[in-house]
Amino acid sequence: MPTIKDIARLAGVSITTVSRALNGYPDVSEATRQKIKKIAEELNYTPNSIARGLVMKKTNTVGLVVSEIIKPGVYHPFFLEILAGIKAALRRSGYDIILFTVDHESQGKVSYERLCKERKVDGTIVQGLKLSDPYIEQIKSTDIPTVMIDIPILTEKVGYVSSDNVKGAFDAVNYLVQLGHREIGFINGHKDAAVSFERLEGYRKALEHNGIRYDDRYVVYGDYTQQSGAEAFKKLILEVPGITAVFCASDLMAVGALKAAYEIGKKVPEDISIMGFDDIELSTIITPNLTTIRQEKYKMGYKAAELLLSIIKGGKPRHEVIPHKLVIRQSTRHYLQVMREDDCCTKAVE
Amino acid sequence: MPTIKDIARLAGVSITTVSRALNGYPDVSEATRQKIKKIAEELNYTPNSIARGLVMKKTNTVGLVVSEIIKPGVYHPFFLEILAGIKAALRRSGYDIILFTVDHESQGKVSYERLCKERKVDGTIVQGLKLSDPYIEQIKSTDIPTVMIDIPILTEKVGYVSSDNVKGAFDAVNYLVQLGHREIGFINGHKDAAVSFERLEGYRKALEHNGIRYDDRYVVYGDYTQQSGAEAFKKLILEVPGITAVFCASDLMAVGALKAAYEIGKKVPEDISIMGFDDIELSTIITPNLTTIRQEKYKMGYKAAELLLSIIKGGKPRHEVIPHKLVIRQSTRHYLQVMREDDCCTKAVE
DNA sequence: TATCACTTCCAAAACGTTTTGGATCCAATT
DNA sequence: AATTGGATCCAAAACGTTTTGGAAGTGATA
Repeated sequence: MPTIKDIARLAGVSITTVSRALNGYPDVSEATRQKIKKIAEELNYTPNSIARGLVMKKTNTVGLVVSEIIKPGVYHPFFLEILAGIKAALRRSGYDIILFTVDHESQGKVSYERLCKERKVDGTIVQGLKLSDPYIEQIKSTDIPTVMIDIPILTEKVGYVSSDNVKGAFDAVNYLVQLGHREIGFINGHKDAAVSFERLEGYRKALEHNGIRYDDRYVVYGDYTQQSGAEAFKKLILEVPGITAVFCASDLMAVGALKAAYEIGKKVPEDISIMGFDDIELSTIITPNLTTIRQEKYKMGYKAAELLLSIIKGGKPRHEVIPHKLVIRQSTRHYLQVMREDDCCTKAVE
Repeated sequence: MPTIKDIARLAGVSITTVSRALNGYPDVSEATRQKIKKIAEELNYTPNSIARGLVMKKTNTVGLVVSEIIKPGVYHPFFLEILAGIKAALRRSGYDIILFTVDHESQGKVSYERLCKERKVDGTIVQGLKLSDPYIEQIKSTDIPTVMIDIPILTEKVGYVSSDNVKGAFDAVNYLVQLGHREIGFINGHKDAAVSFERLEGYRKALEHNGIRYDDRYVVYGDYTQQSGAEAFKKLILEVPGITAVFCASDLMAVGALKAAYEIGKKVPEDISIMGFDDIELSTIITPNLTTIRQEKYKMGYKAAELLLSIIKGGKPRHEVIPHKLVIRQSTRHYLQVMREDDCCTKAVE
């Protein structure tokens, strides 16, 4: 491996000059610069980023700490999209990603600070932490440039990106109301995710906005997995048989609900409307296609990386909210109350 | 940030002693070792891996170069599982992953060597390259410890892991034959993947093994996406209307085929059997559940990382083959030739 | 007493960069 | 002739480790 020392020797100049020539400083004549560049080229010289990192105290590396996302058997349905966004934003600034995966247990063993400082990352993006994870508290008082995804922490050095979950849930439920539904169930996710609280709030607000009384019995909890969605649906339908629509806090749970509905003989959307949240790829593959609130995951990743870069440069952390979209597909439908009571009308309306 | 220099000062010893005490060398008395450890603890000292990497010429970092896996709109269906396996194998040896994403274009700009050497990774795992990618040739003559996934390259420093794709495809097609099918189509993937050739070979061998003549018209090509699977299926059914089963080189294409079948009014598995390859999560979500050849992706990642570690340590590269499994679900079914010709028998058999 | 072996320690070099604070030379200006 | 200013260059320090090749001290042995 050639070093600037080799180049210096070959070119008959000092290593200072090589360094400055290669890095475009003005105090080196064009002639020697060309000579040096040529030699570097011939030697197939690549600068040693480790050595550079040591003296500059900057590694051009950001950490990506992820939790609960890659573990055997449970794979996050849109982590890759976020990652793609992050990568895209990082590309031109020459940053690389170093991947840390943590779980609840490992967080007890090595602190957030230590994790980052040991590898000397310039900043980190944090994805998939639960509210009860030890890192949450540690991050609230860290001085490492950090951006959280979907977890609201805002300090001198940490910012976050998220969708407007309150508004997203509001839009979903409001849409169901517009379809004529008034008995609307809500399958929420676990209380270890900040978004669960926000989506619940959106659900409540939409009901209130439409003059529908909120009732605890209409909301039931899963853990964002398909399985849990199915179970929650069954529980909900037992508790409140009269519901005509259910809003789920994730597409995965909505798919579970969909399957549970079929199992107990309810057709979607004819008998009951089901809505999801996220818009994962599966939503367009499943039959019927899911009506859902689309989160722009790629953009979330992109904005997260941009924000991190700006914090690293000394910018002020902020909350970046990524716009969502209501996407209407096949799993929801008008609730025609009149028709129920008066079958003769059916044809006319159809 | 405290350094060993600080510790040395506080403990009244040399930095040599601090280094050796912390790294468990025997030539330091237990008393001073404890004193040093205590001070390190109090200062919340974390060793600087950059400085260490510089002198040791070893970064405890492996690169993960991925291509075509994370780009907007197309996400690899089981990259995360492989990643989880890699992570698991790397955990206890203290290696971290640095993520390189490349595409055909970027490969022209910076060579494989440069990519790795600039960041000073100790080795790399390579995933998702196409046969036509520039890196393929470069990797064949690299001296960087490398393990390929699904691409057969075996040199002094590079090994690979893969399923036995020939045998996998053989098992799939052979199973279809056992079900009574003899008119079996094959939706293969593009020729930019080594596995495509192997799976084709398996398909041919299974036919031959069962005394069925191979016919070019029965095989058609997609690009491993759902969309392409649907198109390929339609093309195939037009070309050879008589087929009773089709084997797809990926689950994603099988799902596409499934949908195309429904579109043209063919029921699966009643009218036609469809088999996939991979066993992605989607296979159990789709209706009917896909019969498929399961690849152990987690294990592939795990073994890849293990192999890489061994190559880094000076071990000899090898081809690690990961066992596959035939998993029978709902998309395949007996082909009852007799019944077609003599309807009265149906009931008896059912 | 001199030698030896063992334990415990350390000064200095090395890793490959960047950066600081000049030094040297030449031409132009006083 | 002396001074200034600009262009071009460089020696040395610094970054935080590990490692080499002893040195110093102690107790046992010859």
